[in-house]
Amino acid sequence: MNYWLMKSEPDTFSLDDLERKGSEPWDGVRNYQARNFMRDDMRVGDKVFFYHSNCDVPGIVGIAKVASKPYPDPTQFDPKSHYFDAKSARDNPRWVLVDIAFVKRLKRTISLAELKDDPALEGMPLVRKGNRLSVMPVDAAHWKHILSLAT
DNA sequence: GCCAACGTTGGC
DNA sequence: GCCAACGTTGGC
Repeated sequence: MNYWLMKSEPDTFSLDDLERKGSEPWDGVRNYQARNFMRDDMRVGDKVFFYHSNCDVPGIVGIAKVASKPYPDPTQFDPKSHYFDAKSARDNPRWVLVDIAFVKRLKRTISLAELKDDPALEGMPLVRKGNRLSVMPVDAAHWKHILSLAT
């Protein structure tokens, strides 16, 4: 079992949206490192921290899980999509995604400020300066610690 | 293969 | 809205 953190802007797609829909193809990832995590390392059933970025209180708001194997992101082939990639070929897709399913909401938001201040989370990619990854792994120890903050 | 220019992310 | 950080692109 691997643990992950995935960022979403709540104005675009929030935890509420995920709860309403049940599950969602995590489309639009256009960063190779993030793609590689989804393509190479994610397994169905892996747990995911759902993180709200670019909002009043950025932080972890809920838990989701990986609900599919990786498959090509259909938006890369759609010329009308914001995520269209003219350089990606159908027989050799550049971008893949997984489906993400709602699990639960945390009792409270664990804000980025709190995560940054917590010595137990030192070294976590999320709190490193300049980090921009939208999909990243979470250590099992960090996962447990963050869960304990939320109860 | 270097690196300047450019675009994007995302906190503040 | 600003801007630091950083990935990508493209000229050479």
